Amino acid sequence: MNHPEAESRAAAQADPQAESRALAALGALAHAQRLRLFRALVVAGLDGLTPGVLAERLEIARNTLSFHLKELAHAGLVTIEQQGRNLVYRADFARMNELLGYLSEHCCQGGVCEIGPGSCVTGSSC
Amino acid sequence: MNHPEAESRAAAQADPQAESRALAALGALAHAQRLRLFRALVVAGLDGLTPGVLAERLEIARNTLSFHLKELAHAGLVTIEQQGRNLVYRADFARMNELLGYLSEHCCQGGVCEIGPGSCVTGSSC
DNA sequence: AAAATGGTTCAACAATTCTTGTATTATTGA
DNA sequence: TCAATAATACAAGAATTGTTGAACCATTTT
Repeated sequence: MNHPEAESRAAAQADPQAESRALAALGALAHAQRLRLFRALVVAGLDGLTPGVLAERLEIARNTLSFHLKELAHAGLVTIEQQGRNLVYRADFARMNELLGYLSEHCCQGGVCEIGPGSCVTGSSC
Repeated sequence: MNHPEAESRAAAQADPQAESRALAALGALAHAQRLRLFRALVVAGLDGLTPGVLAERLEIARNTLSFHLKELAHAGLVTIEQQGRNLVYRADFARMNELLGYLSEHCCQGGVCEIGPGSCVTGSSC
């Protein structure tokens, strides 16, 4: 119990819902418009963006945009805050990092390190 | 040009097909059976696994399995080698790392670092 | 060569996801 | 209160994706 990194990894792996959260996030990002949407929100950072701005910038119909934002929100990848009559959407970086952590674990397990140094993006256990 | 990391990042970003490859990989992994399939191949490492073994272990019908393996192969996430009358499927770690790199970039851009240290899995530019 | 094994392909159907038009809710400002 | 703005909700059709049974091809064994 004296290795915090390994501990948090084990915890992540023990979480029985980690897989379904990863699946939801993967599914949410596996769509061209949603991936761009999410990227726009990541670039916007803590300021976030309103649906109106997003619809204009990405040239997506408002109801279609609303549908896709809901998908991202349902997957936990974005948060919503109401400001007057506007909604502000923001990327949820913690959830995104959880996804990266999940994928990294499964990337590094059992073989990638035999292929070559630096082949794993995290470099953590390689 | 004296910073190889930044260089490889810029190259990755300049690649006009990076997004479509990322989308294909995300779509391939955004399915419970395929994600488990891929995980099994990652754990199997360089030895790989045959469809027969995978079908038995994961309890998937052979034709269904074949369909999903084809999806993974089409996304570039697995490779196929023929050995006698068996096929050996292996996870393509390079492609998986490319996906992680793509996602990491978009995770770290423009704001995540303001949230807190260590919030980004790669820790690279944070 | 015939039978067995390992695996894929195809077609048809089922299920899910995406889009679009229309209607609705909530907030702001005159 | 009335009109305008911001955004979502719903329903129906279109499109895509997933599953299954049956047929097929290649390799090995007898």
